Amino acid sequence: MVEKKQIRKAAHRTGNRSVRMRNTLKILSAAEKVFAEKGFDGATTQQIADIAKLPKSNVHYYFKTKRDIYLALMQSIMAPWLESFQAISADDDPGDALAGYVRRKVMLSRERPLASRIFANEMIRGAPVLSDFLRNELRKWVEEKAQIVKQWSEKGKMDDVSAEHLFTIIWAATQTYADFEIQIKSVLGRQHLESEDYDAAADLITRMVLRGCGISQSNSEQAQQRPTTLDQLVR
Amino acid sequence: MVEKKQIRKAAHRTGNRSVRMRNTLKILSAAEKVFAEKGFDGATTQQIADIAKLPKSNVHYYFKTKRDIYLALMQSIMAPWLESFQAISADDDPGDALAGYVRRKVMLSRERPLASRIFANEMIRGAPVLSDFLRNELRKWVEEKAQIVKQWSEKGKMDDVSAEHLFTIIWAATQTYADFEIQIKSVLGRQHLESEDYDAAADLITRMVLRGCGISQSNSEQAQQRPTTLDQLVR
DNA sequence: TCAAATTCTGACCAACTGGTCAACATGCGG
DNA sequence: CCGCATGTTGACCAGTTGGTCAGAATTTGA
Repeated sequence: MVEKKQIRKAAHRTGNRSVRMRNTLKILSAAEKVFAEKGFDGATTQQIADIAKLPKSNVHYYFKTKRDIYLALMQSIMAPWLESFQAISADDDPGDALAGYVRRKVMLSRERPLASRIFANEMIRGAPVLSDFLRNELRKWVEEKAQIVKQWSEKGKMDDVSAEHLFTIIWAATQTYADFEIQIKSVLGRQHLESEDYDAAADLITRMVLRGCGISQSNSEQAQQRPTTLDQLVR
Repeated sequence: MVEKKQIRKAAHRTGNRSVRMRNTLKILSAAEKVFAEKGFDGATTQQIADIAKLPKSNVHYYFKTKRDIYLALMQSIMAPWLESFQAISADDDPGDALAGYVRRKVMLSRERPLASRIFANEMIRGAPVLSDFLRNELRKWVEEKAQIVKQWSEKGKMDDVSAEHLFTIIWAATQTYADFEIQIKSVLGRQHLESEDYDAAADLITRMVLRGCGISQSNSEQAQQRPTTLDQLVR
């Protein structure tokens, strides 16, 4: 039955993608830009509608309120964040695990800078929407990782550092390449940040993290490429 | 003559502080809170007026436009920033210089978190107001420090690291304790961040920076206390 | 004391805000 | 072809926005 329903729904689609889906993505993609630059209070539904190339009333047909757009967007933003969470298990080599995590976070800053900025705005505002996430999921995750760090340090694989502060610093150092991109471009004297810049960032952060934790330099180093923006999902 | 003018001006004051000065500070103090939480576009002059406990039209008597408030505020914010800039000369011991700089930046995040958040908002927006500052003063400062770092590394006092990325990471790691305070409080399971938290942060960041630069741990460690908010200037 | 400068403020304005709604268009299955 | 669900939209609304202004209150120096 569920299958039948899905088939019928599929029939409604144009080019294998329903109008609803396409417009929803258009709106979220536009909202991503506006919320990232203006923050929640500064963003206007009119501007979102303009960028999405839809009448404002059409935007309100898909999302009742501005807050609903923001909530939906926040969900789509947190998904990759939570993904990058998984990694780092007790069996891993701490050097490899941390180096990989740093590199993944830097690449996420490169691929989805707008998402990072919206998250930053949400934190600066005092996390009115994400406070539950912070107190539950995030805190639980850090507690788990703190235990792993403890195990690693007990085995003499690394120093006994505060996992809470360690990850705080890793997040700050990696996300700054999205949030403060303009400052970094100015300081580097560049018009755009290139692959080499992100690699240099990941390398230095990794070095600081590993040495700061008393871990001898890891040997596995490799860059990835996987661009994904909401824009590309809209086509 | 200049002296005479100053004396006459002083006579205008009430309690050794002119009405103009006092109200200007009241407005800037209120604006600091609103701009920090809402960003430039989200902030309203009405809310600033309410917090300052002045009629909106009185606010506009001192500052013609919202942008003027923002500009004046930005100037008062950048002053301590530029102060903490000085330090770090070629004669210094790199370990002491960097450790001191990190500690000063962390304390600044503690003492003026709102200022840090406004700066962060400005960067996220693409620095419409501070782009000149970034391209000129900031870049020049980093170039100078890059030369110092070079000298240090040539003398074998530290590794040859990119000063641009190094300071980018230091800024990110230290300012995150102001900008992302709520995230850090959630992760640490605290209601408020205490002295010990900022000390732990400064210690870990310092350790990561020094070891990341190949500098043996410094010996001079000391905490400071010097709270300064716009609020206190208003009385 | 008094005229001038400064400070204060309610009333007001055009533009815009988030959001509603009724009428209309479209595309589908049958 | 019809009837219905889905999608579209301009007109509209009350409240808010940044900002102006005329006139009143006050503080000033002499």
